[in-house]
Amino acid sequence: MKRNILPPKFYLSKEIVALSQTLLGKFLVTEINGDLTAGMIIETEAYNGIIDKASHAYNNRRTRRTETLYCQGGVAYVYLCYGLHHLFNVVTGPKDNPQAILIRAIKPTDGISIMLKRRKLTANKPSQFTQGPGTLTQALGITTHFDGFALTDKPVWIEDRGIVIPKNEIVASPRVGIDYAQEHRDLPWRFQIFSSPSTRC
DNA sequence: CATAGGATCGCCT
DNA sequence: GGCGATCCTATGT
Repeated sequence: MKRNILPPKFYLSKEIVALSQTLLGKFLVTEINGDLTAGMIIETEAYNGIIDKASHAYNNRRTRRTETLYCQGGVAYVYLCYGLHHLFNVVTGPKDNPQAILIRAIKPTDGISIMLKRRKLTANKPSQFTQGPGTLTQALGITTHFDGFALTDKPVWIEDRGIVIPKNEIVASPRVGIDYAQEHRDLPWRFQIFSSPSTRC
């Protein structure tokens, strides 16, 4: 089966809110030492660059950590959160435009036994072990070493498997854990697939 | 150099 | 729902 890896131009749009919704239903894949693991993206958050108080690049802040955000879209931005969680973002837009999309949850599809092992779990709690930005990176083997990697080839890429999420199946809500972002705190820039296990009643 | 706090998680009560 | 883990980053002196 031929893989339909998203091309570099997919990531060049400045319409970060629309792009965050388009990523829902795409597949985040890693291949590390021959181990292929993947899951369908079911939750994202938009971080709108220099004008967004929740963004690491707010007010055009450029540091060694945030420099990756200023790359041309189509690379990974991975950073360590709370000293123990590796959070994976998709950098978007043209060079020097530091917008990014945080991947918050996936539905595991490929290499489930490998992902369970990485998560140090034995029983398969279906679809419940890659929810949350810190756990999905652990399952996929993504660490800060992936920071700056292109999303078009091994060891990490995003592919289209022909799934289209209708607009009316996308639910928007405020972003998580950014209470410090003042007037940008309540922007509805967190997107989930309504029918996914994480949002199902 | 010192310090506070963070785009979280899992275990405890 | 509360809290400890755990360490890098950004900021200030």
